[in-house]
Amino acid sequence: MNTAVKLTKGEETRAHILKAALRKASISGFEALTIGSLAEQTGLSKSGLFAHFGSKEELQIATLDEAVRRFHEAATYPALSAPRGLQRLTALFENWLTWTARSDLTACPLMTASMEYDDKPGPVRDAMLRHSRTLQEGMVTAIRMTIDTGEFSASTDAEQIAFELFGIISGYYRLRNLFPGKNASHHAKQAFNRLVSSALSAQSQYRSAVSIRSPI
Amino acid sequence: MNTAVKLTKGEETRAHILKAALRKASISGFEALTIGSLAEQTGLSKSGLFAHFGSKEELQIATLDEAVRRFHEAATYPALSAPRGLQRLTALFENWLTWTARSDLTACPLMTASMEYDDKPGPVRDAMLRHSRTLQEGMVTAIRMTIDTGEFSASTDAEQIAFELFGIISGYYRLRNLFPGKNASHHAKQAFNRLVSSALSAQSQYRSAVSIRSPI
DNA sequence: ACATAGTACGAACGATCGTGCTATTATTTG
DNA sequence: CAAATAATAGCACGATCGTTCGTACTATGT
Repeated sequence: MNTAVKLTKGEETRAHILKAALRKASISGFEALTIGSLAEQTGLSKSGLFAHFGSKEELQIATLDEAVRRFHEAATYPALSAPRGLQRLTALFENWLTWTARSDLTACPLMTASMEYDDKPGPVRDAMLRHSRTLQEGMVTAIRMTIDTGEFSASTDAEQIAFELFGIISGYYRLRNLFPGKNASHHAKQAFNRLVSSALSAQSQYRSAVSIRSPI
Repeated sequence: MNTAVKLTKGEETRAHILKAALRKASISGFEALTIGSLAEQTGLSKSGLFAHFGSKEELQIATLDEAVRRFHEAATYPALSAPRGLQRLTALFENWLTWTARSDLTACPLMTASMEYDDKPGPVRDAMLRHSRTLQEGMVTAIRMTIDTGEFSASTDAEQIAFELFGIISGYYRLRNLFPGKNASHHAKQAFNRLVSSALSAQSQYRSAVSIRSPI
């Protein structure tokens, strides 16, 4: 499983730093990452930690990159083992809802970053935009595949479905963190099912009435 | 129109400060509000500005309160002049999408705050939660009314509709700020229409096929 | 073994943070 | 207009911010 690469000492501590940074960013946001508090938490000196990145911005970008790397590792790639089409799309959706918990995070970092830097120009925003675009395109691709398999009707607007998917997921994280009492994952799955149903082709609708019924 | 209350000098500058604070918070978030930069921008001294609030937290809360006050003024209250039911719900939705532009803001402050304080305890989070709860309840109420009028079917899950509405709106703001090229408002309206359609009662569906067709 | 590069530390920097105090100016009130 | 009160400025504080610099320790390759 682990690609067991021999890590040099520096890479090891860097990874250790990023782990702490990621947890912090997930709670307080990327703009709240400070060299001092991070140094204290990792047992390094400020200058020692600083040397790993060269600037605060680089630290923020590195943390964001690491977050996205983990996201793909935990959500995107595993979904690729599901067959193209609705099954893969469903896996992607489910993994997206649950990967933060498995990674010991409380919020989806890329979504946090999207809000923080939605209107604040700079290198961090550029990095966030790059990742967001990649994710968006991946999503659209997965939806197009579901059209190609004939599961979604040919008239389906992939961009529209992607838009609504992002909405459902951000709604999920909102409800989950603001009102733990309400069943966020239930609402998210309901919404997903409704969204999928509305896009199903005629023959798929028939088949789903017989066997799959509810994708989740 | 204006309730022409005589404002004391202090209240006047306080309002002036909050206006600047709100613009800043809309761009960079509430945690990025600093006494110094805000004082410079408003032409006050640090201590002079500080005296108006007594603490940074109070400034943040006051700014958040002001944001919500404006939101209700620009979106909620006007929607109340539409008749109960689908029309009012639609007005609420549309106003929500457009009020930030009219208020010269780039993002919905309450949503920004929801992300910033989703996991950071303290008085600001408490204030944000209070407002979020109010908004959520108002939304659910408007949906329940649409059930009561018979426009939505009796089996409609109001909480579920509210969940999806929040998702659509946050998806709208995301797309709008990250990818101005994509037609965010079109996607949002499409999603809204689809959501409404799926909840319409049988008789409402018939009527909408005849006259209203598309709520927006 | 020795030279070289990688890694981390400690001290210090100027700037800015939030927050007290005290004085001074504006504004409201009688 | 005078007295009372509100509003603002000035200044200083300790803390923390990101960053630089010189130095020491510690691996690594020869």
